[in-house]
Amino acid sequence: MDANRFSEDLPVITEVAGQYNAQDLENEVRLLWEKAETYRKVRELRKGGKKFFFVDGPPYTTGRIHLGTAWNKVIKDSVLRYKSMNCFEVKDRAGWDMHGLPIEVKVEESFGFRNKKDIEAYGVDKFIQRCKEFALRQKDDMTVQFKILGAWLDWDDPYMTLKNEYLEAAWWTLKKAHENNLLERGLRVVNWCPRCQTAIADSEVEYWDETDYSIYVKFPVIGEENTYIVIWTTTPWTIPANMAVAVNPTFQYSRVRAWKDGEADILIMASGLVDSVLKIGRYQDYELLQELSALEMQGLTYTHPLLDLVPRQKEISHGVYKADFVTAENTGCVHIAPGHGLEDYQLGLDHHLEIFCPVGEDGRYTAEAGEKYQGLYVKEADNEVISDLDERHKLLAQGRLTHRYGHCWRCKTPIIFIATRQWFLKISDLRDKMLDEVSKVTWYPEWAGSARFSDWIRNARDWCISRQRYWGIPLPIWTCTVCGHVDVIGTAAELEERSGQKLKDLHRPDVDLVFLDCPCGGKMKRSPDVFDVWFDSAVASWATLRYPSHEEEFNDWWPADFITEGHDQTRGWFYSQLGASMVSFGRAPYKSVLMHGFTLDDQGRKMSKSIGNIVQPEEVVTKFGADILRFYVLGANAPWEDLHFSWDAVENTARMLNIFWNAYRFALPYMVLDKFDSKKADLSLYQSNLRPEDRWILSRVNSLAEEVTVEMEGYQLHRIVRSISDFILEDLSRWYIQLVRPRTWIEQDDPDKLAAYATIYEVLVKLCKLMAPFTPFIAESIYQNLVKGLDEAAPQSVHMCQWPRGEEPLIDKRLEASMSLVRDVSMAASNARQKGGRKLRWPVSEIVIAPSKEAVDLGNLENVLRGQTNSKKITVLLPGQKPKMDLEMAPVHKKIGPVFKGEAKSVVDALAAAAASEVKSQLDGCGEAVLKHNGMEYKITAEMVQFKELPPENLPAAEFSRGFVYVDITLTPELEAEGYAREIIRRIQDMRKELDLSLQDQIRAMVDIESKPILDLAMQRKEHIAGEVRAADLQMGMGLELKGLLVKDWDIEGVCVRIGIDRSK
RNA sequence: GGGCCCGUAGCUUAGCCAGGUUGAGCGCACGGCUGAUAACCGUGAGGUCACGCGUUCAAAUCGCGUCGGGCCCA
Repeated sequence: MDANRFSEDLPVITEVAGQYNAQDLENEVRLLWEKAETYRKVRELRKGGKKFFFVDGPPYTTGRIHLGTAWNKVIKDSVLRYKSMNCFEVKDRAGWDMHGLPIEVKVEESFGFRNKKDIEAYGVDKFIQRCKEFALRQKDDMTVQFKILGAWLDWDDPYMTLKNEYLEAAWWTLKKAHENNLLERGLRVVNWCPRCQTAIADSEVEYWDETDYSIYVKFPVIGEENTYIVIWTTTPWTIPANMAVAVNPTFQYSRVRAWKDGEADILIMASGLVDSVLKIGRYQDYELLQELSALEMQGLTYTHPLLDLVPRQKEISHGVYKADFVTAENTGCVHIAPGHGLEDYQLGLDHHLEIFCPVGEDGRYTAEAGEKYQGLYVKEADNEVISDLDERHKLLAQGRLTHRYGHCWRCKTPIIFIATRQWFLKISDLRDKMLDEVSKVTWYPEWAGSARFSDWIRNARDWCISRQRYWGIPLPIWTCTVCGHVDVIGTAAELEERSGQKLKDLHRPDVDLVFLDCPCGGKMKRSPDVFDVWFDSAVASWATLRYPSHEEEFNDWWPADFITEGHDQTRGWFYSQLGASMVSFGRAPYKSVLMHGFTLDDQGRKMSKSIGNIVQPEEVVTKFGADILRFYVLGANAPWEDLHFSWDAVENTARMLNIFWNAYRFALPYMVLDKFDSKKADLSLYQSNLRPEDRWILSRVNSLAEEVTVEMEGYQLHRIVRSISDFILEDLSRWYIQLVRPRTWIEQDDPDKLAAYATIYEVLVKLCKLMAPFTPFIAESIYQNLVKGLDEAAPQSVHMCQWPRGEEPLIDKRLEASMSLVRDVSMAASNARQKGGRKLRWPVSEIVIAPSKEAVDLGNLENVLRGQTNSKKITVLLPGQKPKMDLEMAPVHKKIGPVFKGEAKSVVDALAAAAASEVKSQLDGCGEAVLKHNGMEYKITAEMVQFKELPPENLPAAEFSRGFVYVDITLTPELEAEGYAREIIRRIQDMRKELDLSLQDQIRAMVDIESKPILDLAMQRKEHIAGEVRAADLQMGMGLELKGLLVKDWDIEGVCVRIGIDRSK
């Protein structure tokens, strides 16, 4: 980096080559960080500082990060870098979620397995080994991808859910739940995947349309001949498990006699649905026998329609119950099978019905379903059940129906509901306490907690934590085979102590072979289940601290200061962590949560393979660079809103950072020439040489620091990006650099120039510190050159610097306001120039500022304004004053006609000939004016003439925020001379550039001007031209014979000017 | 069907919590600048602030409803 450094006493900064090339720059910085072990040193530097405990929500090890995970890590990294610069010791272990069905299914697929039997046959130990290898490999792949983004987390020592220490954290937590009486084994209806043969979480159910049967069934009412309650269902296979019928307490029901083909049935159903049901059942006619209230309905009992096939049904009495969930659809009577439905189950519990579930874990009927059905797979039993009902004249109608049906999200098998014995955490007991805890957490945005999350918790159900699978944390629950006593083991050590067996790996199947002694003398066997994978990450906040084995760390750090994840984690990680923490510690495991959005495509649609609109983060990095991706995702919108990814917007971000780069690059060549060193960089030496614009940009950068700090404290990341971008574009690039440019051309060590350098230096250094958390690469690169280049003793990395707060004494809001006024006026002036057709290169004699109401105070920025508007004089009028206007006068015929009659025409002519200003002053004076025309005199009054004020031709105007700006574009020979001189200078500079001359190269130049008057004008400024273009020798004339390295013809204001230049020896 | 969020120029968005003339960038058209130059600046065209109703002297902003999108749930 410092190859061409000057070998003077003090080190100086280096010129950087060419354009902003993010790829090269980032590669260099990555290399630097690696070689210098920067990450480790930064973290070490803050040891002992105030603690900031961040917990990484562990991504699932899918092998590929996507835009959403990239955004997520960029937010995390930015926050951590910011906190670190603010001297916090941050806890930043990366995390990986590595267990669970997704990986099992992938491994199963790779071997072509179809069900659990295949796994058992292959060997559970080997299968688990494959899953582990798979997860570890995916983790490594993803780590590389995250590192490219510049995410500084602890990648060398991440927490992994498959490690023994992590398994122990889950075990310990369950033990706490057990101690707190919150662990329960119970029969519950769960979503069940018959292929994976496990319970699956609600969140693991994927819905799409499926065509099923739609059948109407007649349940025979006891004690009434040929009378039936009519129910409807889309799952005929659940009929064998029917235990009851539900009716809505607010509905009216009807008993009707209905005829079909000469035979009559008596049917009972909701009154409003009789017509449609009978039509579907192809009944030809009916009569109403009786209206029944819901209460009367509840008096009915019925026999099961397949009594002869399902023997158990003979022992069960079937009744009618009220339930609010019954809707006025189909028949208004709902088939209840407590073993096969959530609401059914609840209703069954309420009325002490048996939870009858004659379906096994493999989705096949058990012996309880009767001989006929035993062994039949339920989704294939629908036909059988229907024809059995039909044979028994219990089928009223059958049809097909397309509706949303749930599927296992991994293997896509349609799920079924069955009642199984599972382990539960009694979360519903904790609802109120959870709500209380949620209100203590600081949420960004506020409604993420108060509305969204609280709402979710109010509906919290008990958490089914057991899964009948392999690749997961084994449930540490041992049950006595003799007395049923239950013990929960909290650690590996405890297990060893109790069993005498030491396990190298706590996963299945080894742990399955550990038996404990029960106090009753019996053998205790482990429950064969593993944890729901959501439970894994739920314990992350203490597992990441290696609790329970490292208690001290836990005491020092827990609970987390900050977590951030997408809004889907409301029901996910925000919730699971809270649940696990409540059962074990009785409080929330985090103090503040930033909820961020999802990444959608530019039309706001989900990114999906089928639409083909997926954008990979690495694609953006390759095309633009990590800093650009980072700055884009941080600034695209508010963090909690969904990000509509737009390539255009990314390109825009790239342009902005390119301008930043150019701004940085701008002063370097001059500084290098002038051997800018640490002494010259010391701003305090130039206090008396600072120009107002220097003080202004210093004030601005300090205001910016203050803004960014305030916004960062509230995680208003998008506003930070906006503030920084605005500063770079508006203040630094478009304004300050334009102002400072002439000063960099001053030769020798002029304090005015050095003050400008020191100012730019100060601003850039502060700015790159402010950007370091967000665009860490470019910030580091600039820092290395500007700061490390001058001062070996400076911190090794920008990320080791202290966060720059706005320095109060340097902030001058009045100056900032004045400058913004000057910019405003300057913009209006260039607008007016454009109207008057006067290019900026041509000086103007005067600019007049005419405020409408409030007086305008330029402070001490008049020079700035004069320079930027290229004018000789600035005049500020009092409010309401205007420069002298051209008056235009128009006759009011309606008033002149009646008074002057036949002479009216002459009066109008007289007006046209008169000077408007003269007429006006007469009217203003005495209310009358005398017009003399063709020897006649006319006396007119004010109402006979209308005046309009117009800016004179040479004084075009434009509006600015507080009034009007006028530009006097009248040319004088002096102004013209200057204009032509600048035209010529510009051309010669252009040619120097074309020859790729360096700044200090001297030239010889010849200028041949074909017009004598213009040549004369230019000659007046010959010395000036020569100086500006560094010409040791300048010839100007007519008919010169041009020679040199480069000769060009130019057209300046329609005049041919030929220029030849040559390098001077 | 329910909860939460979002809907502002052709595109991406700021402003909304705390009501007072909708502000930018991209793109388009025209002009300008020129030793940061494969950059930059100005001007112009382009808006029923999704729609409807209400509160208010005043609504993009507050309330209610409708439509569309997202996440979550049923």
